Amino acid sequence: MKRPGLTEARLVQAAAELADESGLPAVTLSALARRFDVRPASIYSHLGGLDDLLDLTAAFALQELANALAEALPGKAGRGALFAFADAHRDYATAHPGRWQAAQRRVSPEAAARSAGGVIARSARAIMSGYGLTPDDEVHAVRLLGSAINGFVALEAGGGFDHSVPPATVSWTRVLDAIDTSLRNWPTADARHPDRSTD
Amino acid sequence: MKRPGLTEARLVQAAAELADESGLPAVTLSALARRFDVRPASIYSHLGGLDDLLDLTAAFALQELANALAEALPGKAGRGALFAFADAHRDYATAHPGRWQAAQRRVSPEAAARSAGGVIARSARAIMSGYGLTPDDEVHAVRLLGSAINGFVALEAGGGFDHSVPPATVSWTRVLDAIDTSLRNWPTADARHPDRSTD
DNA sequence: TTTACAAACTACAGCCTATAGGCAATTCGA
DNA sequence: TCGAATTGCCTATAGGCTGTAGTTTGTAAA
Repeated sequence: MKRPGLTEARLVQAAAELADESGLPAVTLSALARRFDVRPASIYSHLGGLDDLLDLTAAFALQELANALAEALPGKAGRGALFAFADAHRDYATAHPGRWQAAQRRVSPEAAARSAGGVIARSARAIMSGYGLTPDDEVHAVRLLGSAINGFVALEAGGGFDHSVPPATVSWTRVLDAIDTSLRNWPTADARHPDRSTD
Repeated sequence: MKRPGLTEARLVQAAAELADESGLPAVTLSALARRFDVRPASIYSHLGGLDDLLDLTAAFALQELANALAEALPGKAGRGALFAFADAHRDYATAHPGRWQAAQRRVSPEAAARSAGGVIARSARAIMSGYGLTPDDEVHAVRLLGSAINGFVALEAGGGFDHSVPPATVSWTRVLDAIDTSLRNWPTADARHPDRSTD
């Protein structure tokens, strides 16, 4: 009787593929066991359980995304870097919807620090440094960018843009342009709402 | 033997409360049955099943949010309306995290048209009309605002801002200010990247 | 009071996670 | 090289979930 040769890495890889093919909720230990032609209980020799698997899958996806950024960003700054950063995210979410969903998983602070999330955050911060903001404003700007990217991708994937024209891709560019504009004209804390006439 | 008196409305209300107390995944027909001291099968007399319950809960939450907007928006325009719209969303998500989660549920186009989602979208559109954009650009701007709000709220709820300073609330105001700025300086399609020096 | 509908019930099937304990394939030490 | 320890995968089982079928019982209308 042959051994199927389960390992944590192969299980996580298979979970990522399964998530992309059938959605994150389809990632179950039972489905994974079927894929390896093994009994569900066998998986517990390699993983702590379903939660553990999903944590590992999230970390795996974040690492892949960080790798994509490492390819896309070098040599770029300012608007070019902004677009490359955002496009890398959206492209990854489009190519790997299940992994993207997995990466949204809330994870413990320690796990977050260990994961590639920190690398990604630092990339975003580095992009902002090209816009001449104060350190505090860089944080806010990173959060603006992160919010817009995550929100846009989530709404697009959820079909939120399907019933209005134009298609989402057109808006994507315009949204990033708008963010670029706001970064170039960043409102300082003490000089907000330059025109109260529309309040 | 008394009848518990289940109705669709009471079940949806209870599901919303359960979601806020224990998270959306805790919303199960079994948990709901326990809450009404009834057998799980009894619920099928009033609902089509779990999917149906979650759809109804999403619609319920969207309606509550639309009501909050109807209270918050009248008499406001421009930056004031922008902040009121965004704050209503974030306040609702904070006060009712489970319902907010439920409202993120992907829903059929017909259900979306029937739900309060359309009302909310029209509110956003109306706010944009105060910024003097072209109709096309209004759509893009609505999508920017929606993405930023959804993304920020999701990241905040997921703890994404917990391990950097300053606290999320500070960034919230600055992010909205930045969006207001970009709406006042909206980049036209043919006059983008006015300063290529940072590309 | 009888009847009939509707709201609950019991019973069950199927899928999921997870634990306990057993057997066998591989690996390691002598 | 051979026996023993380890580890990978097994069976068995418990318990939670959704959903269906068929049955009883409350209640309101005839």
